[in-house]
Amino acid sequence: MSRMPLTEKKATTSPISTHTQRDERRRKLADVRQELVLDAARSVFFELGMEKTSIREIARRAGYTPGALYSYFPSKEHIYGALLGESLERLNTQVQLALEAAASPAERLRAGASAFFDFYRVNPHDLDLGFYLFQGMAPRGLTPELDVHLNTRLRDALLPCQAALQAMGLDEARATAEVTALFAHIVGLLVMSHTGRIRMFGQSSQELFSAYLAHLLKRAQGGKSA
Amino acid sequence: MSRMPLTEKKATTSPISTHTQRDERRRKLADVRQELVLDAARSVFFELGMEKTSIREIARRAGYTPGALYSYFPSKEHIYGALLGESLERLNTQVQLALEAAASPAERLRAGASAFFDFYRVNPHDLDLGFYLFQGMAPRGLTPELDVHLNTRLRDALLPCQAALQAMGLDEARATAEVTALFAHIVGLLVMSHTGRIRMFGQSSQELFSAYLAHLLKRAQGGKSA
Amino acid sequence: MSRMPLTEKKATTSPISTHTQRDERRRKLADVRQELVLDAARSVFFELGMEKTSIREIARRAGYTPGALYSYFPSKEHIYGALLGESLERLNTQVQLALEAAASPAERLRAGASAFFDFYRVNPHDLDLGFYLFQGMAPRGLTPELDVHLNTRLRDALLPCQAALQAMGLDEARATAEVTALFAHIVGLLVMSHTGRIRMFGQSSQELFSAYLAHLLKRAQGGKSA
Amino acid sequence: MSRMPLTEKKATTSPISTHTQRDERRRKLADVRQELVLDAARSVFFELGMEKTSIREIARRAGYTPGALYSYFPSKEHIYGALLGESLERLNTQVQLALEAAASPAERLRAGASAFFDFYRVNPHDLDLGFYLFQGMAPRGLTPELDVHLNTRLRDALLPCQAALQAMGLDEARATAEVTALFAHIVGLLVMSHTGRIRMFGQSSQELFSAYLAHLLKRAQGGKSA
DNA sequence: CATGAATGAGAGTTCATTCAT
DNA sequence: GATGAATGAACTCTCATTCAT
Repeated sequence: MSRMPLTEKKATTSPISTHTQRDERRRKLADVRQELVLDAARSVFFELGMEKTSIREIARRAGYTPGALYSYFPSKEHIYGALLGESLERLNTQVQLALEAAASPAERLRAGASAFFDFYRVNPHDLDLGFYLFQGMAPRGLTPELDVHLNTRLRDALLPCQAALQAMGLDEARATAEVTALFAHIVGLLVMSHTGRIRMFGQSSQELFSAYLAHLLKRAQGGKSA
Repeated sequence: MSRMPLTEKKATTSPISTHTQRDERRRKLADVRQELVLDAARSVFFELGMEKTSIREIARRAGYTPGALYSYFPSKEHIYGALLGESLERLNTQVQLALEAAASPAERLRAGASAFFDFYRVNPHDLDLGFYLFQGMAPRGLTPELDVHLNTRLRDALLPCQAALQAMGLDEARATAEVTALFAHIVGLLVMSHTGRIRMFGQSSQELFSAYLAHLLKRAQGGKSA
Repeated sequence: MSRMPLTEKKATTSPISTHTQRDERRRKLADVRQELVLDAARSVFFELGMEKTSIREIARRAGYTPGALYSYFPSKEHIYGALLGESLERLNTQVQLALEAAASPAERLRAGASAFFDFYRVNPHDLDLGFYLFQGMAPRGLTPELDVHLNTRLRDALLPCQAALQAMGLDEARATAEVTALFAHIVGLLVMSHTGRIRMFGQSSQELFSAYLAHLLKRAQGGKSA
Repeated sequence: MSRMPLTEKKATTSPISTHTQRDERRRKLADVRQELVLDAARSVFFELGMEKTSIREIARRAGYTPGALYSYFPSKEHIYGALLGESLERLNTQVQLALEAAASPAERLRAGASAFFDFYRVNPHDLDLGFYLFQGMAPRGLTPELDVHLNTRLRDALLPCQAALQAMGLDEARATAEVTALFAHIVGLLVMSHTGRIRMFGQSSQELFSAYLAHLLKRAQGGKSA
């Protein structure tokens, strides 16, 4: 969501340079203010939930009037989009962090998958956010490019698992199938956990996740995916 | 939702019978009209999604004024509740039907699970409906009794699978864990399929489901659940 | 509100008489049922207050459907009218009762006024009822005859006081003025008491009433009203 | 309701001053528009009465859409509160004005009480407004602070009478009792007058008020309150 | 007499969004 | 860039009343 890192401003004082510097300053200010709006949006969203999140309330918390938000985002949907983008960045960071300490492919699989699962288990609101784009499970209206970007970042968070599976000897097709199934399983467990359905069965999502992961590892180590 | 089927009494012409017949006719008419409202609600819901479903639109499609709906349902929430109730009945019917042709426990497991999966795969709107109770994934306000009833009917649809697993030798705890994991997996696959995420991975939810089922059967036949 | 006492039914068996008897029975039944509706209305009104009193709720408590009430009363207003009529009958009864034990005119004045004051002090809902006809203090739509009847019954309740004042030597004009002022004072005290305004002054409506009555008696005994 | 009067600053042309001027202009415009809404509300209220006063109608007369009113007042109740607030200010102004020409305590008592009485006699709609807080004579839901404020302003209008009574020699308790009784009498007379009940007795509220005031003055000069 | 069904008008309130300033 | 004002459409729900049966 944040702008591309800018090349460091040189210490020139020519008119043009000055002009550039001012533009830069402006852009940075704009960024900061946009971030402020996003912070407010996140806080509203996480506290009150999707349904009760309103432009008015976001503006209030950001210290703006509702109209002002439209300088930063063209619609409510785009604010959600930006929020989701941020969320996916955090997810990827988390996953990358977990991978650092993992050496073997098996460890990387476990670490990556666990980080993914835990991210949403610990931050259920980020799951809500993820589900927002498809209201009632149906796709929503964002710009196609943004949609592609978001989907890509989601995939990115799962790529390390796929790589690990392939490193363990699965061919690409099998690895893709397993990683997709893993994702589905995680989503299912999270949804059920979040909606209290898992309690209904007297189960713990964490234990079920562990069990699934153990099966997966066994399959991968055995070299067979199906 | 529908009233108990009454044994037909036609051959009598005594005043009492006439009275009963009229009552019965009325009740039937009432049922028909309630069903009409429900049909309208379902069509709105399935076409426009939850968010855009309004009492006004339901009434319009049912050929009523908004106020009239309140003779049939005390609130919008209750309409959803009734819709979901219906949906769960259809689900259970489907599952029971599939079981009839299944002899061995393994066949019953496969048949029950497949019927469950297919029901929602073929009718994705019923999945939306199922998610209704937890808007933004958080529980919603129905009467507790109705909520319990709906949850029970959901469990009912999964009970045959649990029974089959136990018949195959798993103890109750293991069977419960496996059935819960199965449910989660199905939900995950369906959600991903419904939201197009599964296409993103170039996978087919049906194949992934088959694979999961195969693993599960192997585990169950091997007698180990975790 | 109740129908005029009917002349006792004679023990005749002629067709005509039979006819009359049946009519009478019907009328009585109708009366009973109307009373039932009125009871329900009173209970709703006294429990929920004017604003929350609805035809639906009255019907519910009377064991009827809303439409049925229109067999007994042509409108909601008329139900209130009937209720107010009843209330005024009770007021008059109370006043008459108090007068029985009073011998001298002074005693009669004190007894009548106190009974009037206490009736409304003890039953503040009857005061609400009295105020209903003039919503926001402006006249309401009942039939003129009913309005006249109700006003007359209200005056009736004050007539004993007027008579007592005249018996104490005041001429009619003075007596009327004093009784009107007495009525106004009572109404003022009751309204203030009922709305909590009298608490605001740290006063008790009963003591203030006693004081006013004492002044009035002194004036009347002194023979001068202004 | 209106903002504190600001001392005009015009002669300056510095940026800060300009800024202040613009703010001031805006605030004044806002005040004017709020007053416009209040005017509309008053006109609806006075013409149609409380029950038939709706946000829609107020908006219509003010030349706004219903939603716009919510920029000025957070709820219908608050509009009534503001209306009542205004009314009480007018009452106090009237009373203060009347006192200016009064020298002796007795004159002050007469002037204050008469001003109070006349204000509501001449503007019966303000009486309706005063009764609003207790619909069906029962207290209503405003913010407690506003409620306290309004009650205080009502008392303020009666304080001069109380002070006069004490200046005439009554101790505080007696003065309070007399002023409360006076208030009650006025309210009673006004209600009766407004509802046409006083006509029923062939009396004039003004004469009755004069008579009451005369009695009160005599009592106060005689130094006895009960 | 009573019902059950339905009407139609209306209530207060909320909301994303627009736009002149 | 930001404001304050306003829009206009939408929302769920309530009500007194009517009327065929």
